Amino acid sequence: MQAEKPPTETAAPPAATALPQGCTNFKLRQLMRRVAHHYDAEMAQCGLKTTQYSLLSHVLKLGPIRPGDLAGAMKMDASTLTRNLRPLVDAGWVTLEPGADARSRLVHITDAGRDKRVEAQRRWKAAQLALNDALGVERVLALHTLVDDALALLALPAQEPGDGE
Amino acid sequence: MQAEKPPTETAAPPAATALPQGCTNFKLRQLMRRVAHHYDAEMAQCGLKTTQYSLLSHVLKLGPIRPGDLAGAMKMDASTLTRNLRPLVDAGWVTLEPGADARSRLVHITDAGRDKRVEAQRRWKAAQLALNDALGVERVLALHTLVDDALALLALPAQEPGDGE
DNA sequence: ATGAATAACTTGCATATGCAATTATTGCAG
DNA sequence: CTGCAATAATTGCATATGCAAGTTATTCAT
Repeated sequence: MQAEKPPTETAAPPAATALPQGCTNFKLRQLMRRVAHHYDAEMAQCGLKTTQYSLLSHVLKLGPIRPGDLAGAMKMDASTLTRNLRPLVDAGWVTLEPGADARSRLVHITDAGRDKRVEAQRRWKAAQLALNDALGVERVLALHTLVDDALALLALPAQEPGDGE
Repeated sequence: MQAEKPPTETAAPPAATALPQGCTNFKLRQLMRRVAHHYDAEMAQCGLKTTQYSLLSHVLKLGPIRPGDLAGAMKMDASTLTRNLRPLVDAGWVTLEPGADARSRLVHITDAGRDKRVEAQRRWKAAQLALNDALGVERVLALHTLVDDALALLALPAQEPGDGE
């Protein structure tokens, strides 16, 4: 990418740790697009985007849960979550029930949502296995480890540590 | 996180490769959001999103270039590129000039765009160094390598191999 | 008890993303 | 020369994303 300058200056520290080249953000974005495309191609066959599958799965796993808590668990903005729920609500896979407070709510998964999730999980599994195959399992494992570590190190200050993904 | 199982069962495979847990797409998405936030916090001080900085940088580097080729180089959809250019054009950092063909165009960077890019590059550099620091240089290097390898392995079938990023 | 701070969502605004369909222009075959 | 396929960019549609501001509802201090 950037032109390699012949090392006229700085006579090469022997085992110098090379500095990262290029922009981590840009690289990640590129990979994100590719990977999303990979999963979405599979998930599309059951009418779900991969993001929606993740959301539906989290609603299933975390049971009736307040939107804010769900957003926290998924490490996304509450407003994003509100909006991402919309298509799922419209499709009848989740509902927004009144919560303990009059200001809060509880996200519930419906029976149709459970069914859909079972179907979608098959697709997801296929996509994941295909990815493992395309990249190699060790690479995927290494990537997961790196991502998890990075997420831990980049934890926002106000983040609760207690929630196990 | 994963519990160390004493090897009561499966005594045989010495270095049994554990299967990846969780969804690669979801993990990447989470990290993307965090990393984007990290860069954007720095970049915001010069009125650019990190995505816009990447785009501006590519326009600078790839000179006057057709939108479609630029999209290809950045591995994004042409329609996305068209729209992402809009804010940069509005800000006067790039222009869309008529191309060889009456149907194609050429994206040019302006002097103001060059100036902005210089300023933004300082911010980017600071953000990148801060990230290197937060994650550790080796981790960032490992991540870059993994991402690059993954991108190569996930290359879309219709992709030209000849373009060295 | 009442007004201020707080909490929990939601909405407005702007951008990012991609697929499908459109528009405009070429190029080619007949 | 006409018509149709191919090319290049854009627009329509839907979703994803987050910040700031707005809306209720609750809590808390005086």
